[in-house]
Amino acid sequence: MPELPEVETVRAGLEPHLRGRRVRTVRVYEPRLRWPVPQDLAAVLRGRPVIAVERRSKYLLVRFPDETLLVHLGMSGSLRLVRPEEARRRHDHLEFVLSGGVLLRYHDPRRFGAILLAGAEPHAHPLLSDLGPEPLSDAFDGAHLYRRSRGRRVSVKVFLMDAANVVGVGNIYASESLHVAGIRPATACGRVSRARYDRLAEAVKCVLANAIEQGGTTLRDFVNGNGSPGYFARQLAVYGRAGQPCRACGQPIRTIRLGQRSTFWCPACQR
DNA sequence: CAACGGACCTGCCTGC
DNA sequence: TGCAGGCAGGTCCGTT
Repeated sequence: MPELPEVETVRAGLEPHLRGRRVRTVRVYEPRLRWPVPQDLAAVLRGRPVIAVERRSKYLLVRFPDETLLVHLGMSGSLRLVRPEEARRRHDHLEFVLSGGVLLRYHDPRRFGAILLAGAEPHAHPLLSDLGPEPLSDAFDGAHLYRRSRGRRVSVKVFLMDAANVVGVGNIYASESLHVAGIRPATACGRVSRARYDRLAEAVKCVLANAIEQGGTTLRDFVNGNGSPGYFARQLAVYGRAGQPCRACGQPIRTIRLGQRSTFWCPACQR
């Protein structure tokens, strides 16, 4: 479900409600997520105040003194604030009870998500330590992509979705960014010019920033920390639009599979 | 190394 | 109506 804009939307929505609150209780109803939920989760977090809610890649980092809760939403996860009287739904796997009557529920039908503890230095955690740059940071630019892609043969779309190269660009925004940059997704990444990588890096930044402004993309079930959908779906240029006319040139949008993922592109705008 | 496919899960939609 | 098959916003891991 969530790519970087969706996770960032959740982060921004939750932070003001969580910061300064103390953990009263953590209830684990289903520990079988991507990795087992730590058995000592409740004991470790109880009594600690939330210092900040940060994001790295598609991970949420809930910071406590000398401890960090790592949350990944996988494909179908959501984390939202609910009223204490609201009944639990199917697939509500965890709940965090905080001071001031704040109740946070983790919901994840497919259970591809993760809830882990990462200590005082979470960026040293194996899941975070080898990640590429944040796409909206200065460390991410055309020169970076160009350098990383030399001598490689994977498609530029699969390359762009590899978190070792740049984080946060998932299946929707990879297709969208390549459309904005005018690059065919199946092109071997090692054969894309420096000038085109400059355009691609700019396109990624632009698409992600716009999506964040719109509160993310809701295709079926994405909701932010308050249970509201995002509105970027109506601005999608190619994703999910196979056979429909390109908004720029009118040509029918095509679809192919790259790296086992559906890919959408315009044969006229993307060369 | 790089590239690829399978694996982990449930829900929903389509077509027979 | 039932059932099989395919697809879905992610990403780790084992094999080639």
